[in-house]
Amino acid sequence: MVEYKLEIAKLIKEQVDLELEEIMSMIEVPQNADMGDFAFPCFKLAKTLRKAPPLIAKGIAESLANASMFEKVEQVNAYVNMFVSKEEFVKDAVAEVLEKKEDYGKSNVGEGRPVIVEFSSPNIAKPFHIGHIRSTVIGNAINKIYDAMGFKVTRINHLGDYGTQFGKMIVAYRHWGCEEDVKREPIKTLLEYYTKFHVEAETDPSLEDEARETFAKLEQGGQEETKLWQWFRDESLKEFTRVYDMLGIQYDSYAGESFYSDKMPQVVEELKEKDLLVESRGAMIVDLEPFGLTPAPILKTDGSTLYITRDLACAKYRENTYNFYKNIYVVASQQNLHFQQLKKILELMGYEWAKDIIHVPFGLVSLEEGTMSTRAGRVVFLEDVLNKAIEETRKIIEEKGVVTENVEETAKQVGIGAVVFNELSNNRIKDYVFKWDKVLDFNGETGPYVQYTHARCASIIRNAGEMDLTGFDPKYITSESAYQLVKAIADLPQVVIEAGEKYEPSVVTRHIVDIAQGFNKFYHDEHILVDDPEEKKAKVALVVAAKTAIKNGLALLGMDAPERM
RNA sequence: GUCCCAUUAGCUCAGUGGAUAGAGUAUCGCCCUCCGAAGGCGACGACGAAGGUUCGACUCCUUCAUGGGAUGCCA
Repeated sequence: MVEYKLEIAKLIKEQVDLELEEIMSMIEVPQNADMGDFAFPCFKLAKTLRKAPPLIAKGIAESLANASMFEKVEQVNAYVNMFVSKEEFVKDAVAEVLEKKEDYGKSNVGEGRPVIVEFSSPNIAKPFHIGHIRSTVIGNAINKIYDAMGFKVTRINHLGDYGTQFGKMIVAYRHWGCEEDVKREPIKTLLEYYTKFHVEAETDPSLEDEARETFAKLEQGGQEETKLWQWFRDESLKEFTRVYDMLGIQYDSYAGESFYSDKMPQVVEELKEKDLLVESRGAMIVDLEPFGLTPAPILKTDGSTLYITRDLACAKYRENTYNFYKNIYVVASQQNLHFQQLKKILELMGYEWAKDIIHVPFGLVSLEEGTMSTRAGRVVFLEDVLNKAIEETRKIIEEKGVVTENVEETAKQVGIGAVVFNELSNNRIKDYVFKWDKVLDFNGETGPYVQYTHARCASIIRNAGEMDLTGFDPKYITSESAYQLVKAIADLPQVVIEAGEKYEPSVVTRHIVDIAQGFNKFYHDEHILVDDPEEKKAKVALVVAAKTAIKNGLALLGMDAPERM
């Protein structure tokens, strides 16, 4: 459909004295299908042409009427409504999907340029709860979308594996720790230590000093401390990996905060050389007041570093290592200010690539009881949600009895898919309240609905038997419902690009729902496996195209598409 | 106090400055002798408030209201 827009713009340009690009931007897709495939509003031309908009529309409509690409062109008030020739469009669109198969939806707008996507980035020794799902799943979808756009993507898990909290953890372990407990349930146990530390520190403030000293030793490479830290990190990562495996997520790098610990002195030095560092209240800061931002502390009063110090070192390292076209951070909107500061400081340091730092924020997840708090016990663990969804799915599968083999595998694909799809359904900036009955609802615009549609396509294709689909006759798939389905399928590649440009996976999610709805309507309106072999061939070709588009779309969201469910 | 974000149907959400603002869910009905009913069809039902810009505003600007977030040594 994109190519059509350009062709239409060229035709209109013959009538109107405007830049091609401007005409392109004026062409729109009517919200109502019976107003055509494309529309051109003529209000804006009234001034320059000194004619009433409907008259201008009439003139353009008449001049376009004979173009072979249109079936019909009509003027309605100030609009030129265009109906493209269905058969040719349907033939090209469906044939393209059949030819590209699993590559359908991909493009090469990226031209192999390197892009970094940093996502998930949990803190070591803290449990993975439902709040962490956002960065993890949104980031994973963005990495797949950029990959499909032809960028060379590096996936980074910027682990929170550094800071004073590790001083506390080591101190707690030394006082009350038990090796077996940590090995058996690392995160839960380490969290207990961390919590106990805070409780004890209230009555014994010397613990805080001990923690600071211990972290200082860790930073200086103390053997004992490093060994413990490494152990905590490894055990935690094992547990995270279990969740990533369930979600089918992989990384190219786990370079977290600790990785940059030895790269910070240079950055601090550089800030000094560039006269950006000033002393204030005993700490070293970068003054950002002229830019409407609060000051960014770089070194604490005791000389130790902060989050932004590490992120500065990290950004420089990534630029040197990857020479990125975009460095994308999928991080909660609470850190908007942090990323504004980060970008501004890099800009002040004279790095033109500061503009390629992209913060992709998302809204807050809370519970009905309030904000999540691990320490207060107000928390829902991600693994529990996934397992519960799998369990519910298994029940439904057993009730339906369609799937008898690989029940467990199918239950996983659908159950986890439901959670992922739900997460990627809305604009990421929206806050939401986690509700069990919402994630476990498998009716309506949900993951299972789309996967079910895919399985339905698969079922029809199985029933059709082996068929050679080449040379299908498009005239059998030009009915209103078939045509709307083809249009939705044909839009997928463009939708993927739009989602990438907006860093918004929900654009893809919603479009897959459109395709599924289009298919279900087509399925309901028409019989597919008819006796006439030519008609059957064309209709099966359309079913294959729909199945392919849904499957590829789901893959971009990090979801599987089972053949049966 | 200042800055940022959100506000659309009972609920959860779509909506590129353009035509009659779309879905899902809930509620009330209808459709399996036919390719999978986790489906389809129908009914009901909405742009926080006031100004402004524009031929035209849910969309852009201003003010206000409500909710959330951020606001120098946590990340």
